[in-house]
Order: sequence, then structure tokens, then C-alpha cells
Amino acid sequence: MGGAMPSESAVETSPPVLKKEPRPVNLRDVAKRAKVSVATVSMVLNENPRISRATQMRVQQMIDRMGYRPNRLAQSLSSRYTRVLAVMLPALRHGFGDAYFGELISGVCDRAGKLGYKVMLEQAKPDFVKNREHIAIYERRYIDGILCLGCNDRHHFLADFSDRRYPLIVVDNYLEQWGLDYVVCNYRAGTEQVMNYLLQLGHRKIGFINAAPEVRTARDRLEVFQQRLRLAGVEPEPQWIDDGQFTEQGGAEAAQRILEASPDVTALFAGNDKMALGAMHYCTRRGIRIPGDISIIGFDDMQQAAFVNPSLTSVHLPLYEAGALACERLIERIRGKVDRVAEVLPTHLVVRESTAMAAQR
Amino acid sequence: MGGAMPSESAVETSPPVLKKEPRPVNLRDVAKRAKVSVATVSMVLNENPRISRATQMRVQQMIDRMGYRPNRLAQSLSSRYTRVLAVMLPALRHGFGDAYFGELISGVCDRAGKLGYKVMLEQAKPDFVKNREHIAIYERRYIDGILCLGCNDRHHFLADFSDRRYPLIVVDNYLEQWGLDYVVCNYRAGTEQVMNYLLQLGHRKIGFINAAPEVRTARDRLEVFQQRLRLAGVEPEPQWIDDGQFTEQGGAEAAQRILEASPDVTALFAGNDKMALGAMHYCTRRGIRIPGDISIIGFDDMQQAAFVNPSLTSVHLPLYEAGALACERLIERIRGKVDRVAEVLPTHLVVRESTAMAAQR
DNA sequence: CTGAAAGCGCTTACAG
DNA sequence: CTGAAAGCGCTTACAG
Repeated sequence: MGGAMPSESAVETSPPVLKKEPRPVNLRDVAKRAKVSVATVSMVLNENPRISRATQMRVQQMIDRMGYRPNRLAQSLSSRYTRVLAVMLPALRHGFGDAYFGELISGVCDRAGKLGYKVMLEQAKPDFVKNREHIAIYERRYIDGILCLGCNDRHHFLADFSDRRYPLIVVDNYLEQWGLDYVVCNYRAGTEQVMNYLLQLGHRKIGFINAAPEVRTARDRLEVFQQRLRLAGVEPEPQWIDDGQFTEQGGAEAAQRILEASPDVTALFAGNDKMALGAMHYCTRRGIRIPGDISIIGFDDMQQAAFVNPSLTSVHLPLYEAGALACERLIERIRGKVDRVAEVLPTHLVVRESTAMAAQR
Repeated sequence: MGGAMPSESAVETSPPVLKKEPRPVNLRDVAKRAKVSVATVSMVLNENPRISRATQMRVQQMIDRMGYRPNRLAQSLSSRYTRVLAVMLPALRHGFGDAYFGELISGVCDRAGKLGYKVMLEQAKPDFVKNREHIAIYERRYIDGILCLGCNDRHHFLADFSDRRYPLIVVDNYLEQWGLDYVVCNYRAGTEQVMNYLLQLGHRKIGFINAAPEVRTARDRLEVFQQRLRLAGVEPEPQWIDDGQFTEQGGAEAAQRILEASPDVTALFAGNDKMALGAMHYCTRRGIRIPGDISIIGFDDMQQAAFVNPSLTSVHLPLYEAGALACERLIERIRGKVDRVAEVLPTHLVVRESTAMAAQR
């Protein structure tokens, strides 16, 4: 020790290549030092009321002192739960770069963290479904439940959940054909808010850029759009309605088709803000002033909506809250505290600069 | 059986409340039916070359026939790996609703899936760090490694990884003070591309909306900005440079401050597209034409950039690729196939409508 | 109220 | 090339 070759500098110069990883402290170590059985330590960990307050305190102190962290693989292997949830996204290219899903996921993650759950990401790609991974992740004990985002009627694998054997909640859509649990924003009410507002501003010839007829909420939107126009004595013409594929590009193209077929349209209602942005882009390029010549209105109210030019009137969807609530209900389902989930969250219209009284032509 | 009360209809009408969950098939079941030991089945599963081709085939067939799926909790408990990675995000409110992180995460998830890994989401909130969860997730065997997004010099908990005991890769930033592995886009080269382009267009008085001086790549950008101006014989004035906090709102406010202090500025360079959008919004409101009166240029090249009005010139960052590469390298580090990761990815400038020759004033 | 023991479903030396 | 057995680190009846 010391002298010619001080151990400290030796450690510094020669990399400790084969340094033995110190085994992390486990349940048995704690039990031994606390002079109780492993069962007792386990019960303290799980706050089992059968343990006396005195032992509980003493063991807890030892746990803290030794910095013990239970191995959750062992915990999950022995118990019924993994305390992990999956967020399942559709197979869109670069799917996570989307503000809509981002809001939902933020809500899910925050709530999951507060309730002691971890969140895993999955994408329902063709291979994933073909390999029955949607079932395998339960059976292989990766997760206790799934939050299904962006799903639609064509996702036939969801039928595998109609036996309610594995907890799953559809988030911001509903698919009653398979009897699945859901938490959804009120798309019908949101559309009514839009239509009431536009009609009130004097608009009668209204273009509608929708998308994804395979999504139930999108169909609801279309239904209410037509219903409300008819209620106002206006028969919606087919060429007022077009598909914008939920993208900026698609929105721009749909706007073009609608306005070329029906130049007398005075307002465009888009099924999401992205398509509304695309429509705005097209109009501005063509010298059609917003809202002077045409009103444009979106759906979702993403953060961007307030910062485009002109700022975009839109229906606010409580997506963060929907994600959080779905997460909470899913955990309740996993624990058997609830057996059906069917929640509808309110929306509201945020009026900004992109809408005005119908132009007199 | 049958007769007065056919068992099938009984099953159909009375809900099978206490239907015993059929225990999923396990290794032992397969071993028994295949008439081999569990060790052999395990080795077939893990493609251990010690197993003869004949047994391998026979056992594999039984595995397929019985629909056996290994319990991965047991696998991980027995082996060294969980095959789960964490993506760690900073504690931004609604952090996932961000196109920048979304692109990185998409890259990570796609590559992880291909390599047989799952991805878990974490946010480095104050409590998370205080409870030393960033270490606990390794010790408790949730994950094998972390991909750290959006981190900066103030994230002192990253110092806990300088001993390289737990695999972690910093994505799209680098923090050399802690000797961490990283995969980063070339921010210096990207800034050079911007400056070369603007100078070439005749711009000399250039405003710079940056943010986050605690982020090394952001400082790099500032350095190159100043360097290049000086190289062109222009001394950058302090009031040309402002902080936009990486948000639309912040970008709009920074643009206002810069242009009020220096109305003769002919171009604004923003450190991300969001701030550029905010700046555009401000200018348009004030009647400053883009690019007629002022050129605006962003950084990131998010999808939006092509669809705002005018469309935004921006530096394209290969974020998807950065995420994917970081993921792959992390897995290599976990498996000890590489011991240092320091990758730099190229950027390029995408010229759109928001930039033009410097206005003559 | 607490402990000894079985069990969760795998992997991995160690024999043969 | 294959098997018997120990072990991973917990939880949970079952005794006492």
C-alpha cells in the first residue's frame, strides 16, 4: 500500500476492465440485515397491513439505508402485473412527429407516471399485426394494457379484443362494432359549434375538407355538417365535400378542387388544422384573401393554430385530458375496478382571425 | 351432456365470469410434448449452435404448433438483458407534441423494432431526477440503455453516466464535459450553409434569433454566426442577437425586439423553424413583407416549413436518421460491440420562398 | 404478526 | 449433443 505504487494512481491509469460489477442489493440482503424473513420485507414493500407498525418502520429504514430497489422483473414474474402500458400508434410514416398524437401521448405519460406506470411505444405495422404481436405483448408479459390511438374500422385486429380478455382502450375514437372501451372527444358537438358559428356569420355555401371515412368520428363530423346545413335550409352539394387525407398537401389540393368546382363557396371547414393550413396556403397563393374572401376553420386547435397567418379559428379538442383520462381508466380496468369505459369529453370553438362574416358577392 | 341444457347455449347466455384463464403454454409444456429437456427448448429458442439440426427442427415445430411465446420477464430475469430501451425527454410541458422530438423518436422506434427492442418513454422531471430514477430504471431492470433527447449542460444528473457503467447516448447534442456518447447533426456546418447563402444574397445586417445557451449545439450556431459575419467584414451588433426560447411566441417577440432596435436588418435567422414561424407572423402583422422587405430562414426543416406562407427556407436536419443511428449504436454499446459513440450527421439547406436578395434601402 | 417453502418461467454452467 | 439442477429475485398461500 502507498509507497512506490500508490493504489489510487494505479486505478486511474489502468482502466478497470474486469471490475466486478457489484451485485445490487436484493430482498434477501435486506432481510438478513433487518433480521426478518424475505416475506416480511416483501410485505413491507407492498404495504401489506398484516405487518406491525414497528417492524414496518424498522424494515423500511433498512431498505432506505441500503438503497434497496426491488427488481421489477422478479416482482412482475411473481405477481400478476407488469405496471407497463403500451401506447399503440397506427403505421404512419414518422408517426410520432405529429402534434395530434403528441398531445394524447403527453396526457398518457404524465398520468401514467403519477400512477406508477411505465409507458411503452408500439406501432401497428402490418408485420406487427400479422405476427399477432398485439396479443403477444400481453402473453409475453410486456404490458398490462393498451391505449390505442388513431385506430379505425379497418384495423380488424381490434376484433381480437372484443372478448375483453386483455384490457384495451380506444383513445379519441370509438368502434362500437367490437364493443371496445373508449375515451373520445365530442366530435359531433364540435362540428355543431363550427356550423352554428359559420351559419351565424351568414355562410351558406360551405366547403368541407374531411378525411378518413373509416374513422367513426370523421363520419360523425360529416353527418353533422350535412344535417346542420339542411336544418338551415341549405342542400349540401357533393362537390363542396372533399378528402384532404389529414395532411397539409391534401388540404391544399382539396381546397383547390372545391373552389374550382364551386367558386361561390364562402367558407372552408377542415377536419383538422393541418388540412386547414394547407387550404390557407392554397388560398393565399391564389390571391384569395382570408377571411376577406373566404373563411377557413380548423379542427383540433393545435399549438400552431394561434401562430399561423392569419391565426386559425378551430375547434379545441381536449386531447391531453383525453390521453390522461384514458390512461387512468385503463389502469382501473386492469385492476378490475371498472368494467366498461365509455367517456365523452367536451370541445369548444376558439375564434381567431381566419373567419369573418360571409363576403357579399 | 346435451339434452335439456346444451352446454353451448349455457356458455353463450351466462357470462363466463369466473372462466379460468387458461395458463399460457410454457417451456416445460413444450419440452414435455417434444420429449426433450427444458434446456434444449431454451437453446433452440436462443439459436444455440450446440443443438443438432434434427432436434432444432423438431422442437421448433412443436413450438410453432403449440403457439409457444416465451415469457420475457423470465427470460430477462435469467439473462443479462431486458431488450428495452428508454427514450428520455426533457421536462417540457406537453413535450411529445413537438415535431422535433417526434422525428427523433420515430427514428428510434423504427430501428428498435427492427432490432427486436421495445421502447419505453421517460421524462426527466425534477422528481424523476431527485429520486434517482434515471439510475433506478437500470437497477430495477426496466431497461438496458437510455437515449437522451433534448438534454443540455444544466442536466447535471447526466454526470452520473460519466463512469460509463450504464449505456446512454445523447441524441442530437453533445456534452463533452461528461464524456458521454453522442449522435449529433452538424450544427456548425448547417449554420455555415445559412450564412454563406445569406451573405451571397447580399445580406450584411442579419438578425439571429437563437435560444438555449445551455445547449452546446445552440452555442455552436452562435459562434459560427458571428465568425462568418466577421469573415465577411461585418461586426455583428449585440442587438441583432436575441433569445426566442424555441417557441413561436418567443420567436415573434425576439423578431420585434431585433427589428425595433435595428430596423435596417434585412434578414432574420432563427435557430429553429418554430421561432422562424413566430418571426414571420410578427413581420406579416407589421406589414413587413417576406421576402420583399426581409428574408427569414429557419433551422430543422420540419414538415410544416413547406406549407406555411411563404414557405420557409430552412436547414434540414436528418433527425429521423439521427434517432435510428443512435438507437443502433446504443444497442451495440449494450452488447459491448462498441465502446465509444461519437457520430456527426450532415445537414443541408432547403431554399424556399422566405428568402431573397437583400432589399436595397 | 412472522417465517419457511413453493413457485413464477426462464438461462446457464456443469456433467455425461 | 443433451439433461438434471441451480439460480435469477421476487410474491403468496400455508403454517404456526
